[in-house]
Amino acid sequence: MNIVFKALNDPTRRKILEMLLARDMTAGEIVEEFNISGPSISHHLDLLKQAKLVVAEKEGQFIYYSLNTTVVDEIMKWFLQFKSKKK
Amino acid sequence: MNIVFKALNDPTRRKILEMLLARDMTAGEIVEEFNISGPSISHHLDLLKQAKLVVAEKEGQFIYYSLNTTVVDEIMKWFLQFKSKKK
DNA sequence: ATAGTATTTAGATATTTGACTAAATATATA
DNA sequence: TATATATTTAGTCAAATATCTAAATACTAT
Repeated sequence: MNIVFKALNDPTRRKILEMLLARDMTAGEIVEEFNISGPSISHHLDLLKQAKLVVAEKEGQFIYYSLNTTVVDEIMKWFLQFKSKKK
Repeated sequence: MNIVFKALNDPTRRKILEMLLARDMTAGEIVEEFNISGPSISHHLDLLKQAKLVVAEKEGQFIYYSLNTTVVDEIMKWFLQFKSKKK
């Protein structure tokens, strides 16, 4: 849980998740969308991977990143307890 | 948006939110639940307040903290875009 | 094998964060 | 008014974070 919130606590990483919503992308393609060095993006991707928010799959010399929405479902459950509060 | 994720990225602050789900509490009551100094909790409460996740109301010499669930609703919307992804 | 492309790992650095103690502010009560 | 209680503000410090450049790893193609 902790690591998921941590992964979400960065605009770059949230942007990456939104990009992956449209389509799977390679690390290089993701790098092109930002004015941030490759290694930094690689680090962000690693955090997202640790949080299991994305999945990496090697395809030849490329690594494709894609969303894993099941973790989002879990986070949603946490939020739902607040949603249901009526007053 | 940024500040909300930041506020949520800490176990102490998330615990505070869960506590406030049960009932409104004074800063002092909240402090008692943790092995953390008053000033540190005060700082956490300030962040939650900045994120508008909680509301503070002065009542005599006490300050009561309560949840503001409308911000949770907004965050939920952000998550929902991922939820709806079908594959 | 050599060179080129894709990506990560390592190491360095500046900024942010969470904790503390001490001091300040605000209210209640004797 | 003087004192006690509740809470925040200020200042400090260690740990965590985000960024960078340089080097390492892995695959592709000549």
